Amino acid sequence: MSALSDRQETILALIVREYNESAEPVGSKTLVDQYNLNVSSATIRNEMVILTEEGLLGQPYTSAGRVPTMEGYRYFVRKLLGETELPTAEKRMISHQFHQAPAEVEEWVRLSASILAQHSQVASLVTSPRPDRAIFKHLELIATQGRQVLMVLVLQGGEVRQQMLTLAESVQQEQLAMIANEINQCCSGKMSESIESMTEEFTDLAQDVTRLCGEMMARADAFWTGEIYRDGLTNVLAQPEFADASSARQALRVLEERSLLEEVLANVLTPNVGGVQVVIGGEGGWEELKDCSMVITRYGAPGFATGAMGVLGPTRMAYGRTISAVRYVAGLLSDLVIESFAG
Amino acid sequence: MSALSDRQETILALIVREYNESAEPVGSKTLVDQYNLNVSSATIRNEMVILTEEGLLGQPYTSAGRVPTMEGYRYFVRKLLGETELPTAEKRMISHQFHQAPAEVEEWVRLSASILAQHSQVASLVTSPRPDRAIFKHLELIATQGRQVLMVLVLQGGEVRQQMLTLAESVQQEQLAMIANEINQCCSGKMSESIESMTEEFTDLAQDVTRLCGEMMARADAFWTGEIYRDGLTNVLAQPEFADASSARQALRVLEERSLLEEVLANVLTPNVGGVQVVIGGEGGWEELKDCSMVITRYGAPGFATGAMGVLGPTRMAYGRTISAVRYVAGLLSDLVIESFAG
DNA sequence: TTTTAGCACTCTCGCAACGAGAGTGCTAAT
DNA sequence: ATTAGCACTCTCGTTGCGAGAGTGCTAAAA
Repeated sequence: MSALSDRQETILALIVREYNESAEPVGSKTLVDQYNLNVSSATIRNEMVILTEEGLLGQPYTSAGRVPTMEGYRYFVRKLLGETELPTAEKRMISHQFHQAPAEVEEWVRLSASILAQHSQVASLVTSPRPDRAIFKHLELIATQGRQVLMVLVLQGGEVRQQMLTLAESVQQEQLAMIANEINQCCSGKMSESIESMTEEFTDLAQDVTRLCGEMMARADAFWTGEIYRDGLTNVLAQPEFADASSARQALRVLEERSLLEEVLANVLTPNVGGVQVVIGGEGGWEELKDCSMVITRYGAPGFATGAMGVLGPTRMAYGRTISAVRYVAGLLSDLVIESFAG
Repeated sequence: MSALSDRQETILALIVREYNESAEPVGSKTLVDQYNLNVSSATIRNEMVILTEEGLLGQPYTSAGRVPTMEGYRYFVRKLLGETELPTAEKRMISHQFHQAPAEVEEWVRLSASILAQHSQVASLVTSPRPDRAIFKHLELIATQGRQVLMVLVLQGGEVRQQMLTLAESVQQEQLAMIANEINQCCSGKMSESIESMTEEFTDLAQDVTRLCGEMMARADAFWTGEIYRDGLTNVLAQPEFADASSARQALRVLEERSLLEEVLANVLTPNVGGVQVVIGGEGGWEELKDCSMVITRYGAPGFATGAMGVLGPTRMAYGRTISAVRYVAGLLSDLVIESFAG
């Protein structure tokens, strides 16, 4: 691909901009009328031919207006989209919403999804932060009726796991407290393997409980049961490209099916470059996302707990606004997560 | 409304059945061809006129086939729909899925939504069980770095609430344990008011912590932050009545907007009759649900914790199958909830 | 060499006309 | 009470056509 002239880049940028607003193929005349370029429509047309040959523009049919292709969008996002910042007023509003929410991580995550959907006008998704490695912090054993015992395991970072446990015989609360205390002494700060290799040091009940702890932590490492919060699904239905149900289904299916979504997120976010990533038109062989784009990023406290957040919408998306919104919200949520893990 | 003859009821039932399968207006000839009635199409037509005058059938336009009206569906569901049971094979499959899931309430709830969506082929929703009244069970104070303390409050039924607490000065874990112990002695089994009226009995830090407990429990009573799990949203998009995006949006908006959904559920389920309720065509002034029906029910342990579950789909829905599916899943989930609250 | 005016050409979209088909309602005969 | 017969109504898919938008090309102008 040969280099584009300044004017060609300007035209590409303007077409992207105009198409984003009108959702209709944009013609040469519209362009010179709308933005007062001091050239004629014929000149624009000549440039358009070049851009079309380069594969950056396309047309729905012969002699209709031009539409950016996936490659066109990529060029636009990579080279032409300057670093945009969210307006201060908007930032303040978001930050305000955050700080008057209850001080609970899950609540913040849910709120993030809502805010993203609201400000980007597309569908948003935010996963709960997933601890990189479960670290033992505290164990509590609570007697209930009969031989049932409620086991509450608190992990580093405040995540809580609980499990019911049925004993062979009834045990008093005091004795349970002693056992828990003993285990707490030894296991604090440890990870699943070191706990599992430690069971022999205990006797009887304590041994069982410790093994169970290890298993719970191992499971926390392997299977992540955190929630995925979605919001703004109806936003994407409002977009004209999803007017017919079948294309809308494809997009919503990805958002709905947990396994599919996790796969996409994992694949995109494994090359652990920081910052916001833009995936245009389902790059990388995601057939379902053919005319969708994603703007996603990691957030959280690297090394402790991280999650993914982002939006999914039509390829025709306001990338500037959206990228800065995702970046800003990710920053805020990261701060809150770091606080609650470090504090 | 005068009483319907047996044959009229049969015809209504057949039209409902046929329309549910074909999604197209059903004519008199189709009816006699499909099901071998030993009368002519003219006779059917005469009966259809009656049913139309009674408001049970409608026609999209003059001289098209007949379609059940909302009233027609109501009549069908109330009087003509016998008690149907889920096939044993299906029951066994569902029960199997349940019992191999991890033993955690939230996981079961999520699974219920998934199963409902799968078996009813419409959108499902299940709320987490909400404790009728928060009852104190156990408090734990855990020292972390600096002056931060993690407060973990366990409520009757195993629900866990946590909050960070910043102290005026650093306190040792042993002392925290003593304070927690003291509070546990006094507060066990109490509700929020009695705990709040009890703060004077303590001194210093214990007083603060107790007050905070009371507040957390009061908040648990008033604002319910439990999750609402949804599934099968794409199922409803597959239905022809939601082929155009605007009608699909209306339906999905109700499912998406938490406040709206809670309002609907509350209104429908307040007349605390047991069993599965069927709301056809948004009865009761829900304009958004004009051509939707809901099949919903309460589940859980009445007096301890209950939640709502059900499905939302087009008015043209397989009520028989759906009702029995909802009833069966609600029963299973109730058992599990009761177990975890009673045990 | 670059830009522009002019023009023929192409393709969509909306509209009207039309015939086939499905289904009804009515009437008269069974 | 039921049914055959028939005229009538309405939708839906097709076809044809003109308006409109936009392009690509060519030849002239800068």
